[in-house]
Amino acid sequence: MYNFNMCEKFKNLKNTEYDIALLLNKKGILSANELQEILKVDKATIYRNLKSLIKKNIIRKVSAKKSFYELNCNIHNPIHPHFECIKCNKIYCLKPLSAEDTINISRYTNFEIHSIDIKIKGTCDECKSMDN
Amino acid sequence: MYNFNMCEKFKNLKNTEYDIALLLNKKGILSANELQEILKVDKATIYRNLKSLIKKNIIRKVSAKKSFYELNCNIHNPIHPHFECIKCNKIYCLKPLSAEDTINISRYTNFEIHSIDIKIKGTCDECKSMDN
DNA sequence: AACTTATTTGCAACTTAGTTGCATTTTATG
DNA sequence: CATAAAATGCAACTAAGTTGCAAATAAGTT
Repeated sequence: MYNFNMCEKFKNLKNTEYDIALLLNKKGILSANELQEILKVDKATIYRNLKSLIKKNIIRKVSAKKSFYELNCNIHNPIHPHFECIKCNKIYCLKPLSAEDTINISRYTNFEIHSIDIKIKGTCDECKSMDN
Repeated sequence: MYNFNMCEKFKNLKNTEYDIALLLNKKGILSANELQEILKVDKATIYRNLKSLIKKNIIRKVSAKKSFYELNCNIHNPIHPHFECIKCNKIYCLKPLSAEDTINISRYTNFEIHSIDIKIKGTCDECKSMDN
């Protein structure tokens, strides 16, 4: 996956922050609960560190049926749309938005843009094959 | 705004469902709390009816810092992206996605698509003018 | 109209995500 | 080593949303 060690931003992280970043790097996208189950620390610690990482611009939150978190790292992990399965609620990361599409979408507002979140909802192949 | 009466779907709605649809038609987009404050019914009633309206495909949920709900009615209110202000958390409805952009975005997945949610985050003019 | 059945509602209790205050532990610094 | 700063755990809390159940409304039948 992405080359975690190349990311300068992680150098100054400590303890839980670093563990979270490491896990998100390995797994791609996780919920606060999943992080807590793996790291076995208090949920307050998880949420405090998630908030801090978001503030430092190292991770971003993906709002779906529940919230997920993923790295916001570098060219190895640029902003990308997500697919949310309406059957199993699983989140799939899609390939990054092209420059053209990014520009096109950004034209829908004149406000100052900070980020563009695209979520495609539908049924994933796995769930579709289970239908009758 | 949209011509509410033209929408066949609303004919069979009753009580709270109808009130909610009417309000969303008038106000555009509202949270569950805002609906409850205006309609003065129990929140269980609000959520049950919101769920039912979503199932009937009459409204859709817009997930932001908190959830909002808007009509999913007809050609007068096609699917459109939203702008979420990261300062005041207000939601602005943007002009509908063009057919071209819809097709372009839909190409990012091969899964069966049900809907496309685009949320642009940033700072709205009102909040920007309050900055120093 | 009277009776029965189905639908809608309010209420209270609950779940789950996320937050906050505070005391304790851990880490950093002189 | 002593002290200050930062990170953690714990418990209590908030806010959104859900659920079971009993009471109230509405709809259907004779």
